[in-house]
Amino acid sequence: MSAEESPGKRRRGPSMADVARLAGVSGQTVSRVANDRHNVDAETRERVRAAMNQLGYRPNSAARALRNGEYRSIGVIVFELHSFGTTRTLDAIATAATMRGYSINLVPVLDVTQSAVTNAFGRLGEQAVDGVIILIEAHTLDAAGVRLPEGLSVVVVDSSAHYDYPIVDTDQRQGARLATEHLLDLGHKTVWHLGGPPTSFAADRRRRSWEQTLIDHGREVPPVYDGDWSATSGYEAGCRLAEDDQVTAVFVANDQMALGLLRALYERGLAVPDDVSVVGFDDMEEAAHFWPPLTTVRQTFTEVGRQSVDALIAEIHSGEHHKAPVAVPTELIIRKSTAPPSDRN
Amino acid sequence: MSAEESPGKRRRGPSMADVARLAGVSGQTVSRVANDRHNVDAETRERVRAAMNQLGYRPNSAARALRNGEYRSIGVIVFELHSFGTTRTLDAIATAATMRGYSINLVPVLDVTQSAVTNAFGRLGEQAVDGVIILIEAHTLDAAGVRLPEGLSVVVVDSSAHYDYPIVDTDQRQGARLATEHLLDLGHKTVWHLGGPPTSFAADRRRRSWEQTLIDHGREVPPVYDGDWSATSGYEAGCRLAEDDQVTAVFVANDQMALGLLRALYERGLAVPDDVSVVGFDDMEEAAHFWPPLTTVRQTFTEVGRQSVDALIAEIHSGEHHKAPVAVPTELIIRKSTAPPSDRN
DNA sequence: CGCGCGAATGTTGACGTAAACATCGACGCG
DNA sequence: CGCGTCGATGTTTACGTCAACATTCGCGCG
Repeated sequence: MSAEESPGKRRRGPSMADVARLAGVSGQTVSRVANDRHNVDAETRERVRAAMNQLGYRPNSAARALRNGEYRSIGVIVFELHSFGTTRTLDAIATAATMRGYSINLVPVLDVTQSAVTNAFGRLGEQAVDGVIILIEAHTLDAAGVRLPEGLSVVVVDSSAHYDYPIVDTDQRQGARLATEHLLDLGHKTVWHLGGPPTSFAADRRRRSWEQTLIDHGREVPPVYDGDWSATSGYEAGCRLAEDDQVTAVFVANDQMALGLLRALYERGLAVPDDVSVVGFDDMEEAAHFWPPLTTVRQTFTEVGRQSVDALIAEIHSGEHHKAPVAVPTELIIRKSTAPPSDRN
Repeated sequence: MSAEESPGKRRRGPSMADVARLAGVSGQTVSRVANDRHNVDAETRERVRAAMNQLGYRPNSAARALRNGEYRSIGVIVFELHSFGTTRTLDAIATAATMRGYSINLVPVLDVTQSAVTNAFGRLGEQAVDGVIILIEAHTLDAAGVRLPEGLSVVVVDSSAHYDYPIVDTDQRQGARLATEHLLDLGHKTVWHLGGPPTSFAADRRRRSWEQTLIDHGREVPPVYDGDWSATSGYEAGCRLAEDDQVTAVFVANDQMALGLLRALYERGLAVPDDVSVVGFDDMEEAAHFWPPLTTVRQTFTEVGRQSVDALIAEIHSGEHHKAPVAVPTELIIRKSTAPPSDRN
């Protein structure tokens, strides 16, 4: 730090008053220039701009927020950034919010204990945000019995109608049907399912839609194997699945578990897709490079992010939420991990 | 929204004054209770607490920030959350910051054009943050010629001594040496390298350390293949690598590219590790489930996040930065993708 | 008994901004 | 020429919090 700086205490930046003094105008005029009001003389405006640059003036957002009663900031509650979907959605939300002139306040829930969740929401109440997007699997909230601070707009990204907040999410139902029907169309008698954790509404939706699709087509519904989204859990479930030589087609609830499944099958000497066809969900970048490249259901996270931000901002401004859930459609990406069944044994 | 609420305009939350009135004390006493000062009578404290709960009082962080001249908030500049490392580091930073009582303001750079970067930093100036952690590959900054707002504390997470800010990062040098020596120890004559993009200092460090290690052991330094961290770029480089039957061992600059490489080798009928040994970098969860499970260099992102937050907070409070870069050590995780060379052809 | 000290509580003001209102001068029109 | 209007600018004030200073009261001690 340079010598001119008084040590220890950081000096505050220049305020409107400083700029006003230098430009020889009143503070209010500076405010008008900063906010691009039209009723300022062109010459005056220039003078003020020059003074701002010279001093390196930056509006103080705390003062502005205090004055306006609005932070132009959105809180995003996440549990952890380990899952591909959460990460991607967060990215999309951040982008959308930025374009709409809002900044993002990331609020991590440190662990799933009730106190940690309650704690995160408590912090949120003190946070400078106008609204909140919740990216946590909703059952977790349920379990914690959290009450959100009142008077705060909320949007939940999950496939549950349980909450009294607007919901935005991928159309899990349609995606799961797409995957299941693809396998049936290839000629498989039925389709096994490796599902996500029971705490997740998204996982629940995918499972139910898979089941319904089988029923609609008059097929048998095999027992479900459960994972927790991780490749490791997929591997473990895969080891059990591989023992059953009835299995010719599996719909996996996400790509990471599908990877684990592929490994399990491979280790058992089962070929994909010759012995078993596999479909994932998400279409993470890596999926195209799994061995074999994975057929999967692509989610458009960008759209989910955009829609949640839009819904939240609308709610912030109107003060009331439109309840109709938004479902963003998916797309089936067919690669090499699916093929018609061939006799095995 | 319930009927009692006046429509359209959202009411502000209760303030200290409201609590004070209800509890029959002065605002200052409420402030003392809110901040856990000791000099408040136990009975009074209880009365104030009760009033707070009844009204659902939340301190207004904007007013607090304005008053105290401190936001207790950290800005994190990210380019995109596509790379595993960035995501993980962000997660760790968020966790560390939360534990230290700071909140996280996520500032995405929408694209790599100069204007977008400059723009992001401009926004940052108006953001309510005490300091900034930069998670962008530093060359990108370079190219944009960005000047950070003055009087803002900054920590850069990257392996460059170029900038005049404190640096925290994984010890790339040590990690790359670990990987390279592991392959040499197995008996490989030399080690090929599939590097990251030239814009990344981290990639640069890994490449140089790999090269130096080979030189130290008196080995030949083969030409470098470059990727951009993505599995796809790893696949493309892999296709070219596979043509050269001299190649028996490859050190890849990250796991995602390694996945692409594995696929390329597999498609060409080359077995890993029998024909070619592969080592990655990062140790993403999935790496253990690649086929074969990937030997890789594990980064402790948690530590990187913690250290950057600590460094930043220290800088915020002292007003001056200690320049000594922090290098967080790595660990070699040996799995199935590496083995001694066997004659091929 | 009175003095002083410290603990509990109250009062005032300032942080930086911007809405609301006030002022001032130029200009058009009857 | 006087009045009204409108555009440019200045003045006041409040947003919610908390440090600093003021006040009050009880208690110990000489």
